[in-house]
Amino acid sequence: MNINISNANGEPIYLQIASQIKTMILEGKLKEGEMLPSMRVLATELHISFMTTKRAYEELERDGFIESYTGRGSFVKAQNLEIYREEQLKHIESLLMEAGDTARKAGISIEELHELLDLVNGGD
Amino acid sequence: MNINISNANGEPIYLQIASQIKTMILEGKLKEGEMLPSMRVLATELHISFMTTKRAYEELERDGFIESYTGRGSFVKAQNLEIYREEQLKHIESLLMEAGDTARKAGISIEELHELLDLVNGGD
DNA sequence: AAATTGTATAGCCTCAATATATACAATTAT
DNA sequence: ATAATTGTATATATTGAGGCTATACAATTT
Repeated sequence: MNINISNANGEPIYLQIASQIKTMILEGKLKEGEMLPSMRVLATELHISFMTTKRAYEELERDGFIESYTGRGSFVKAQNLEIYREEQLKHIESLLMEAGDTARKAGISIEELHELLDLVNGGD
Repeated sequence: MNINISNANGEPIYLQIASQIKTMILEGKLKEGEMLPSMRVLATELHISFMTTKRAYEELERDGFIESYTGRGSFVKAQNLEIYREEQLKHIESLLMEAGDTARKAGISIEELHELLDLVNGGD
């Protein structure tokens, strides 16, 4: 499986694995029902402890991307994009809420927030 | 000096002190040039190490609210509200940028972001 | 000169995060 | 059946950051 681990940056191994697999799933390179390499096989490939791959898979399972079954293996779940979207929306809401709180304390208006939002994200 | 320390919540003591003094300054209860209690005096009042009050004062100094001079004491700086506002703006910008990035990845439009911004901050 | 004030360096303690080892349970393959 | 393979559960370092403290030092005031 095509996974690159860089010990250079401080990002934990299990997160590097999880996010790369997550990307593959979201991009359709790993399809629904497809079996992932077993935790031990992947661990051997990457020369790490298989408990670390387990940690990565747990992360993916928690986020609804895969499902694991004792003795059988781990498989890509049917992707519920709606749920994914909802989760991202929640994250965005908390960011916007903090932005609003900060603005209120500093006497910055909601209108300015809207302008900033465009300014910061429009420049692409 | 009127400062309440609660060991109950997990907020560190030095931050509790810093934020309470920050509020007093922003509300005008502590005025420009006014001397703060010395680190040691405040520490004795609060029954903590004076290195913790120093930590709090350092925080305040870093944020431009006070200035300290060896042998003399610590004093409230002239409040440059413009600078304070700019700093808050930067913080807000980074929040909005992350919100934008997340939205892009999840296929959420900028328009929706604007709606969310109002929804989250309008409902008060 | 003594008292008071802030500064600097170093240490300790705790806690969470990361990665691991090892024993256990379920399924599959032979 | 039974061996091999797969995931699970529990316990154990290890590390690093955060928070608080102690103590020695420097500058100013009294």
